[in-house]
Amino acid sequence: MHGVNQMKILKQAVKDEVAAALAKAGAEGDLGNLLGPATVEEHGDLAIPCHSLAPSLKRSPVEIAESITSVLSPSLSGIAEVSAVSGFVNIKADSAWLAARLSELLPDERLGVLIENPRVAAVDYSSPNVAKEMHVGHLRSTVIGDAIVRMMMHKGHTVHRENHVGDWGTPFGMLIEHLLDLGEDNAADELGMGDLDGFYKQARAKFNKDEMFVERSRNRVVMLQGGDEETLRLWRVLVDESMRYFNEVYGMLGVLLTNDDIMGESNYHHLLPEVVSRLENLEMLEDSDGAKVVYPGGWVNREGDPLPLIIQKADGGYNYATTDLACIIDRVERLGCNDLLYVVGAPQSQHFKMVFEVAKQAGLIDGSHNVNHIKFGSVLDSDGKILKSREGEAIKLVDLLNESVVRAEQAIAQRNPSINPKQRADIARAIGIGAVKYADLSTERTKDYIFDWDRMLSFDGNTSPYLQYAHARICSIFRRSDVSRPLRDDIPFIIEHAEEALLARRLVNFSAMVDESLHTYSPHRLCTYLHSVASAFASFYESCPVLSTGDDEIRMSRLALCDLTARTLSSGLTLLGIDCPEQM
RNA sequence: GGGCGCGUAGCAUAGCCUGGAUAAUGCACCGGCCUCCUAAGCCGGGGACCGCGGGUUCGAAUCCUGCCGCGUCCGCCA
Repeated sequence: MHGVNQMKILKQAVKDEVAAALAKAGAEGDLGNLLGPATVEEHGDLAIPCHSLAPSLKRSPVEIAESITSVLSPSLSGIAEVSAVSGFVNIKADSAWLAARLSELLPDERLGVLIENPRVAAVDYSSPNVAKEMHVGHLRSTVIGDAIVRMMMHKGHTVHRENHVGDWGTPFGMLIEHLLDLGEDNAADELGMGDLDGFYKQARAKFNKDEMFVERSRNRVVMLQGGDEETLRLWRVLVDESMRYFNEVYGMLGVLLTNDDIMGESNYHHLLPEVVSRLENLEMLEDSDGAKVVYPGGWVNREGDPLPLIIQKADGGYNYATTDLACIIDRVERLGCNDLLYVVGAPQSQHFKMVFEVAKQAGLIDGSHNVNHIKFGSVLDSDGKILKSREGEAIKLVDLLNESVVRAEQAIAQRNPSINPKQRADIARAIGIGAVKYADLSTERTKDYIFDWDRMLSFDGNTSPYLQYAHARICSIFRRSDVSRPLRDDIPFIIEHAEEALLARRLVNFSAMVDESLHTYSPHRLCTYLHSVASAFASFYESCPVLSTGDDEIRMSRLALCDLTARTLSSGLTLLGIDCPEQM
């Protein structure tokens, strides 16, 4: 399978010999990418297609492949088997080499994953709005962002989690006035109980029909921005109660975000005039009906006129582009970030492109900074529409998570009735939450994906329950064995059966797949890989008895394979932010 | 109108960056496998003109280009 079996370590191990064999065959020029993953797994792990060499060597691809094979085959003895098939040289790792790699992984807590040159990164994700409900849109940002953070940290980077909470702006006049109308204690109770939607809607409803209320709201915004102490205190009540609720959701989801990671819009308030003055000094600002704007160039509106980024409105207020630029200043100059990552929905693509362009033009960032909008698609229902509740409203994230846990619990009760209620609840949480997160992480993030309970909670296919089940089965084997984990470091691997070999070649790829998943900011690649491991394990499990094998050495070798498989699955799931119970 | 993205079996998705052999996986469908470590599983089978047309190439799902369809964004909301 292309993608999960790239065998980068094998490539590393054979590349010099391959280059020598190619040279001996007379091939010249840039041959660096000729050696690649085999596309047909039965043929081998790596392949050299020889067709492009035919013109210069004036021989047929079949002949070339055969002559390369005759040179390569002896020189790769003990590493891989080499064969020529219809113009391809196929290279297949042999059992001894695989066994040697597994022996290296067995004592390695990191399973081959290396520490990289450390970078400093800010990952901007989750970003709910104060006094507004969290919905499925926040789910993707939170879950994908968290997985990327975990992978980066595991690779040794310094990561600033930046929860860019919407805690500032004109709606807060209205929200504070509504807070006063309700009475502080009542309002705090309501917010604290998680009824954020109700609170916001009541405020919005009054704002839409009550002129006095509109007037009060406007005045309140002015007081808020002017730093009036009592207003700020009330504002803080809204923020604190909302955050208390958000933290509950984060706890439920099992993400890393805490109060320490909150960097709401209000935190950048002091930098907004700074943004304006810097752009002004660079003479980048232009006047547009009294507003200060910058034209990054390259974008036009409906009429074909250049599209500006609005930095300061005619009334003196600031826009979100200004805050985003202020963030860049803060993250680059205060935090010293090399990586600025924004896990935000794809619809904001143009906005970020424009902001990044302006930041570059203003010298806020340069070529040394990796600035990346990690965009993601929408969550759709089975009709291909944006997922909404029956009433046509955004679905509350908590409701969705609760339903998933309930569904998981029902499935467990049905299939494993003997398990005690406390354990069942814990396992249900791991499975239910894991299923939602995995469903989100396992599809290519830039595409929309269709939300489907039955599929994500299925124990078949590319789902977290399937991976968790494979892990639980292995734990069960160890419970029945007289061997305790961690295992001895020096257990020899015996790779004889095809199922053992397939599992081995998957396990050996773990670190390369983690790297690839991170470097493309694509958690789904790690998911696809983990599924291939679990699937290879399931085949192994069927055809290679572990505990009931007569031969002690084979038994230990298979236990070690089980151990590596379990550790690979649990490490991989941990990197994705998903729990991995020992029983199901 | 312009920008960006998407289009792969009945359904849902990988593969596209970095071109290679018979396009992979799961669901659904058909047929097998539990006196044996969790059958929540495994093995086998049928099912795809990779949206359509050009181009580049020895070779295109993959790169380029035109078209069609869908989504999304396009100046004072974030």
